[in-house]
Amino acid sequence: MFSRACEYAIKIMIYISANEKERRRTGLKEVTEAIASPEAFTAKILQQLVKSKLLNSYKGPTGGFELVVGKEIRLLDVVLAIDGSQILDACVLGLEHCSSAQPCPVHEQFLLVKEQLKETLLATDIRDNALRNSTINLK
Amino acid sequence: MFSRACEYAIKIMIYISANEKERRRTGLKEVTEAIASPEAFTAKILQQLVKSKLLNSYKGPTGGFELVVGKEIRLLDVVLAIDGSQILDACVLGLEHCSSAQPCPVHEQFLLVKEQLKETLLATDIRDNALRNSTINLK
DNA sequence: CTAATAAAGGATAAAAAGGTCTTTTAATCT
DNA sequence: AGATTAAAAGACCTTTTTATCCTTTATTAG
Repeated sequence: MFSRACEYAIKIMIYISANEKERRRTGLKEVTEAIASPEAFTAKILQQLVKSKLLNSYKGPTGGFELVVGKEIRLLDVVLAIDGSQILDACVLGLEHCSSAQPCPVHEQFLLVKEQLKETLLATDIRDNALRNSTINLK
Repeated sequence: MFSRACEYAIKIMIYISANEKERRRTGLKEVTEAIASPEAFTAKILQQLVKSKLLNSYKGPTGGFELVVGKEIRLLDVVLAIDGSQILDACVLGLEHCSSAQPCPVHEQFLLVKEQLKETLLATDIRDNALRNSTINLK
C-alpha cells in the first residue's frame, strides 16, 4: 500500500510523538533502534520529513528531532511527504486521462475505497494517544 | 496501489473479456495495442495469468488467449495472481507480527479501508458488462 | 510434410527503490 | 578555541521491478 520508506516514516513520526510528552528531542540512533530500521536510510527519511516541515532538527549534543510544535500532523501529511499524492489521485489502472468525466473501467468501483482511505489518512492525528501509546511496539 | 504489472493484467483481462462476446481468442499484439503496453513484458504477464489458470492459451495460427470458460473471474483473482495477497494481508506498517491480538498503531484505523478494498475486489467480476463495455478505453 | 504463425521460456538490460558510506556543517560543552 | 556530538549532504552500491531480445515449442493451413 505504501512504500517501505513511507512505512518507516509513519513509524518514525509515531515514535517521536510518543517521546514528545516526556523528554523532547529524539536522536537518529534512538529511532532506528525503536523501529528496527537501517540507520543511514532512516537518516534520509528524517531529512525528507524535516524538508516537508513535519519535523524540526537540531545539530550537536542535545540535538535530534521533534515534531513541529503547535502544528497538527495527520497521517496524510506523512504519506504526502514521502509517497506523494499518487495513491489518492492516480488512476487505479495508471491511465493518464482517467476522471469522472472519462472514467476507466474500474473508476466507479474504487471511488469508495479511495474515499475511505483518504478519510482515514485525514482523520488520524499522529499525536493521537491511541497511536503514541508506549506499549505499542514498532518493530 | 497495485504494481505496474498488475495494472496491465487488469487491463488485459478486461480487454480479453470484451472480445469474449464476439470472436473468441485474443492475440498478444492485439492486447498490447489495445492497452498501450510493452509487448514482451505483456507476454510475461499473459504467461502468469495462464499459469494462474485465469486464461487459456493456444499456439499457432488461430491461437491466442481467452478467459477460462465457465469460471467466474473476479478482480481479486487477477490481483492475487500478479501481486499476491500482500495488499490485503500485510500490516500497513510492514510489521511481521501485527494482528488483532497484537495490533500495530494504525491497525484499527485501516481495518475499514482493507475491508472496503477486499469487498470491491471480490464484488467486481471481470465479465461485468460495465467493465467490458467496448466504449471504455484502456490506454 | 513444410512453411507460417503464435505462445513459452530463458537470458539480459535498464530503471527505480532500497540501502550504505564518507565528508561536511552546525551546535554544545569543557 | 578545541574536542565532541549529531544532523546534512552527496556519492555510491544492491536488489527489485520493469522491459527487451532471442530461441524453442506447439499448432495450423496449404
